[in-house]
Amino acid sequence: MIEKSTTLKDIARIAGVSTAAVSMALNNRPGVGPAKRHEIIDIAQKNGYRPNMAAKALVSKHSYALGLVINNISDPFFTELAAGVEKTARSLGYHIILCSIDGRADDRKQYLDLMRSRGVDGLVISTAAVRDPHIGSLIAAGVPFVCINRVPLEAGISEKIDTVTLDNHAAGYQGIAHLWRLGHDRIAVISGDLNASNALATLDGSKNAMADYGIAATPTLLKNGRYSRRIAQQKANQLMRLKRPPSAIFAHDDNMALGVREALLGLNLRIPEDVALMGMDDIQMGALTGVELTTVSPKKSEMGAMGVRILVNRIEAGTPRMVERVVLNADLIVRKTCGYANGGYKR
Amino acid sequence: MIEKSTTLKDIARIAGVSTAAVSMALNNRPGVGPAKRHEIIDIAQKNGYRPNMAAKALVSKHSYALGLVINNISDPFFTELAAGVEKTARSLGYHIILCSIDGRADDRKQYLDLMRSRGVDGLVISTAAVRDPHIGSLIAAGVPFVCINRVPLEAGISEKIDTVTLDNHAAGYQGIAHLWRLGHDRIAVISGDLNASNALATLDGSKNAMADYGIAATPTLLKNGRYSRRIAQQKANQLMRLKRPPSAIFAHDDNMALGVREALLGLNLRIPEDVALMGMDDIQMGALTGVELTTVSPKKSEMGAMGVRILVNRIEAGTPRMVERVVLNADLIVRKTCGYANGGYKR
DNA sequence: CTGAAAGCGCTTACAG
DNA sequence: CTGAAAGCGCTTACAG
Repeated sequence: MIEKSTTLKDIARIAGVSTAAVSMALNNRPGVGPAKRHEIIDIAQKNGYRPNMAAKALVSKHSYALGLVINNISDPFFTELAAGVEKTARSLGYHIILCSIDGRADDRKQYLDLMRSRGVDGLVISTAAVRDPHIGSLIAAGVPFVCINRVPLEAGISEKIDTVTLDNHAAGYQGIAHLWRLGHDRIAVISGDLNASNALATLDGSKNAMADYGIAATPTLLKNGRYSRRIAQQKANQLMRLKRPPSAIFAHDDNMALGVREALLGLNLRIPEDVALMGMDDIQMGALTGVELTTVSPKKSEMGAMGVRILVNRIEAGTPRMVERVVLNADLIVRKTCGYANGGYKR
Repeated sequence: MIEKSTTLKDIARIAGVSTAAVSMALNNRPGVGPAKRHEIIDIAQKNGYRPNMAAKALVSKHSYALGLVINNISDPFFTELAAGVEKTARSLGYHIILCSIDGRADDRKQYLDLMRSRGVDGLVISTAAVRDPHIGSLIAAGVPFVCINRVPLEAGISEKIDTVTLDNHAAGYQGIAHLWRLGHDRIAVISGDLNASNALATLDGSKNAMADYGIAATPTLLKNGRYSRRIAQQKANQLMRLKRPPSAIFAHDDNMALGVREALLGLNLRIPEDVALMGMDDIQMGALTGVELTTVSPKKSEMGAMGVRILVNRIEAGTPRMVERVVLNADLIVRKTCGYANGGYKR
């Protein structure tokens, strides 16, 4: 591609065999004797032969490239996910083509189109909306893909696709449980973008826990932070201005929790003494001394890895297979923003 | 690639013209009349035609893909750089193929090889070592590439390649200057990986500043942190155990500064009252309330963007052009870890 | 086990 | 301005 390199034909000429023989020898396919095979491989190596992937892709309909659709590469959550994706893809012989869509819906479409024509073998999609027409068109087009973290929820669509998700319901439940056991009865929840299935499930889980523990889930204490740090910060300010402010805030991702933290500190409130704070995702920032955010930690890298494995399986299987739906659990990471260290569980 | 899609030939048949005409019409090349051109484009659109990129790449020797070689996608510094790269590449019609090498040298080689055979049109390399044989082989092979952030320093190599770097020397100088003006005379420096040109230049800058300001640069106060948070933390612990510990520490990246911070806080030392702390890079984590790391902020995203622009220029120019060497400056971001707020500059 | 041939989907000279 | 043909570098049946 880049240089006028030695081709299959060159190797064939040097070795005095047909290009077919070279192709077979180099691809470990039967059809050549071991002696010739060895000789051919040797010659190829000596001449620095590298197959032209474009030609290979053209004839094999197989590019060994996967598209990774993420929101924003600067987002630490997606970043860890991408690390798992890339590492696993590499180990399976695939390359990753990066597609940040930065939340622009039109870009999303463009990207999916582009990726199709670019000839990736499949897509790892981490940005599916609850109702996502693009997913439908992907199915219609027969593009192999896997949705990770966020999945479409429409009937007729959702059953057909491979997914790897977190048990967000449990995570949302766990957060409330931890807070309740610490003695909190007035808990505010800041949810994520409700177009995302994970936000919905997490909210559900939190509400269920509140119901189970008899915690009032009044609308004034339920805010939509849309996974934005800035918005979460605003919501936290609103919450603390209430006549009866919450004694604890559960933000449904760490990024929002950090926004809440800024609000609280800006109000000269102590965490956790005045207000307990709980996040979700376990991003690196939360672990810094002085931040020490208590959070629910999903297996981000594993989610990416698993997604790639499932996708590659599907690509290489050829034949129809059962839909795979993996759900990964999440662990509670107790640090300092909920006050567990100050006396442990009260109930 | 993924689906049996409509091809150029199909469009030609439907439109009743030759494939050449279709190709010309669709690629905005002269050779077809405006009426026919319009008709062809229309038919292509109606039939959801998407060019097969593999075929296109095979014949045009042009894949419109760029390889981005980074160390580790989880590293916030590289992440912001990647954001600039990806965005600019997209705007110029190129895709990014991701290559994390995780510091493994053999992987680095493998990746460069892989990328070549994958047929990327060029490489954005952010991981070049000061002496880097792979860079030499890239030049020999005629692969277009640009080195950003880190560049090889060998004579006979370094003059030949396009680079986008930060003015690390100035950045290293600025950090010391800020500390000196705040009244510090005993300043420790924790440098980065000395196989990286940026670490070398930064260290140089700091040493020059120390010489200019008459600050003793005793070996005991010069530590090599190798851009590792953990190592920086250890070094900071060693520094503070000195009979005459430093009154300020300048870590040559924020990641290391955060390690130093952990060490200092672990020793129950106050920042900046007991020890001033200065970083470099301006990663997101440093901006959190309670961290508020004073730092030198390079134009990370711009560096990525500029790198892509230069690379694409070179790829598309065809003819030999002058080597481009862009140097971006960095700004001092005064936050709270150096104590400027407590009285401003002393001198 | 091996070779000659066709073809993947496109673009590019080259004739008309 | 337009069409027929060759060719990019590979793989895959298909004969020998």
